[in-house]
Amino acid sequence: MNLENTQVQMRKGILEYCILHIIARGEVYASDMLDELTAAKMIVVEGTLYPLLTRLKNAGLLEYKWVESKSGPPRKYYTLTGDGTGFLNGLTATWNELVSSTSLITEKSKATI
Amino acid sequence: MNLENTQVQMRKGILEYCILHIIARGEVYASDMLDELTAAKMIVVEGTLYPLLTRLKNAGLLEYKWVESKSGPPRKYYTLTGDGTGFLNGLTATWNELVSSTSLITEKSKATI
DNA sequence: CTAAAGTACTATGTATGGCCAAGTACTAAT
DNA sequence: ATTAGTACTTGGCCATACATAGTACTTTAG
Repeated sequence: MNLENTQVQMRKGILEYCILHIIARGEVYASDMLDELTAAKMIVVEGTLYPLLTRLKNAGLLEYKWVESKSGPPRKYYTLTGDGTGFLNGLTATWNELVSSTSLITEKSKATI
Repeated sequence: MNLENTQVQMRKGILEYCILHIIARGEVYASDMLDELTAAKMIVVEGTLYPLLTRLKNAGLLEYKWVESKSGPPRKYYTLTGDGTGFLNGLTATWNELVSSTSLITEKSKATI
């Protein structure tokens, strides 16, 4: 039980939510997402992102098309499916509730201390 | 990959953070925490809370003392150790970063859509 | 005085997802 | 042809939330 480990646990599920959001904005491929996540200081490594995209695709939330690149191998450009949009809405509600519940508890701490 | 499952994943680690916060406010025992979490709409069941408390205690973040009860068996009243306070500070920083990173991504979505 | 109900805590097993690490495949430059 | 770089894949590890069943003690009911 070290801090690092709990930090990892905290990210579970949240990453999925962020990635769906990014894809909802328009067609992107993996490196685009990595750049975006890094810019927001949410560090993600390849070995985390790619399996996640595959899971989401297999679940029918995403679809992709191959697009040739001028500098390297072809890329998978992802878009949300109808199911994906619905799922994202559900996650948004959950996330907002979670944040509000947490701040309810932590803010109360501030007031009491 | 259903919504419910992702909701569970989202809570991972956050629960630990909330519980440390509650204990930081003063001596409490398990049922107090359950009431508090339920009031904040963060539903937790016994089977989740008790093992978590045991983990935190074994990690040296919590300590407890037995207190006799007028209505039932004695209770474990928990308090934070010095390590626990440090850990909570670390988690607070992580959580705030995570929330800010996430809103950075989701707010951007709103602006673009 | 025994039996039932209630409260507080314990123990075990399962499933999921983030991460690490190594690996594949294709393109472009030297 | 060989090297470097980009894009994606795969298998295994570990920690945690949860379900479920069980232990121990106290109070109340018959």
